[in-house]
Amino acid sequence: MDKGERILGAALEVFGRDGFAAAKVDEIASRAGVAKPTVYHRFGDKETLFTEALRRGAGLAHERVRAVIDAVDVRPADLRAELEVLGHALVGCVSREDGLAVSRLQISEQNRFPELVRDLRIGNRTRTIDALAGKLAQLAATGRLVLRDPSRAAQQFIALVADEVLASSEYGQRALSREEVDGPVRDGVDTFLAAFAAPAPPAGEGQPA
Amino acid sequence: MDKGERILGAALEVFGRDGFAAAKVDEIASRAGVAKPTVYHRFGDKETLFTEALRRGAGLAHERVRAVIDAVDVRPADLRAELEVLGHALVGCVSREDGLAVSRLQISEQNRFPELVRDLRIGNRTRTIDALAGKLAQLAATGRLVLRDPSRAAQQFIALVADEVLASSEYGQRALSREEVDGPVRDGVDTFLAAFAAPAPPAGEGQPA
DNA sequence: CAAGGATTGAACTCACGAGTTCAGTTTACG
DNA sequence: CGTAAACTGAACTCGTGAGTTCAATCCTTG
Repeated sequence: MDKGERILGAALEVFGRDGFAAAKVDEIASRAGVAKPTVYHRFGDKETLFTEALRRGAGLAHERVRAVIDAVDVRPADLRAELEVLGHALVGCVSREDGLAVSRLQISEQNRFPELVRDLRIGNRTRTIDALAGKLAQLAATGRLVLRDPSRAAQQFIALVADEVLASSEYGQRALSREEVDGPVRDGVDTFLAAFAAPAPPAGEGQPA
Repeated sequence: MDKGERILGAALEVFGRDGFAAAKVDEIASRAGVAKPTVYHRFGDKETLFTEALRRGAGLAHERVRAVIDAVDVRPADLRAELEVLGHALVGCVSREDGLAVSRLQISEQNRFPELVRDLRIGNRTRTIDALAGKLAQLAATGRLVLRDPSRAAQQFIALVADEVLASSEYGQRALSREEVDGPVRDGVDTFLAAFAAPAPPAGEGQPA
């Protein structure tokens, strides 16, 4: 209902698809179901509109990621399953259309909006990694993982789990089937655990290989 | 000396900095030290110029990466050192200004040039990973690594080594000092080896931790 | 050296899109 | 209710940049 939100949402879609320069304010207005002067009335000019749309998009994306990380159980019955769920959820956040738009724009418009992009990067990526590092550190504290540097491990977890999925989806061009996501995520978790899982303590079942 | 090459080089710089839509053919021409009609004489229009510039840039980048991978010694005296050298060299390829331009453009212009970007991705990324997978498989064959899926391992090696460097350089905005590259690369190799190194066979020195 | 193509600079056309204007209409709110 | 703000549609200005034109010049190659 709120027109401002609708405009920002439409702006993120159009900017995300076409980039700042090629995006047309007319299209944003009509997608938002609003007249062009309204857009200018609320946001002043195209650059401000871009800035606000990207800020909002990045904020929403960060909240989703944050919720996913906060939901990690640090005393899971099954560590591998817990990490796979986490991996899937993170990949889900990143491969949503709006999440991709935010990432794409941060990369493609960093020359036009260097301060904005730097803000978002330190405000979101850094905090995401810190949050995940905290969870991993807790898992290490209870002896499930062996970590020298939780931040580095957090960053590597994300790289392992998200990178191939992004690449094979052609950065969001192609929708992926269930298995095309499952395989890489499982393998990313495998590698992560092979590197960081604590050696099986008493007897029971350890890691596969 | 060849004007065509100079034009393509200038085009990659300018397109890489500004994106397709915002890049000005006039600037490309003047950077190449050439008159605007010459550009149109050789390449017809802006889209063709873009296509050829990106193809050429991706080709050169791929050749450099390829050379780095081909140079890997599959019977190294020191596996860790060999992989660190490889990691550094790969990061070097990826953080050159023109390499970054190629990556940025593949991401930002995939909606405008979907076929081109798909071509490059399967032509280069896939072949790069295959080449690296071959080397890793050889290392596995001689008992230095234990790999279930060499392709997956190759992709993960690249993700581990390159991801954080790219992120912390703000995708090429900021130049990195020697240590800012060394640390992440070493840690990436650490994790890779922790996951895939064969358990130390006889006695001698194994992996640190 | 002569012919043909490539190159140049400068001026040009033209489409397109940011941002504005305005007169009229809707909505919010005391 | 009544008034002020927000909103609308349509038409407008205006800068900018893709692509062209052309007459003059520069190679290149036989």
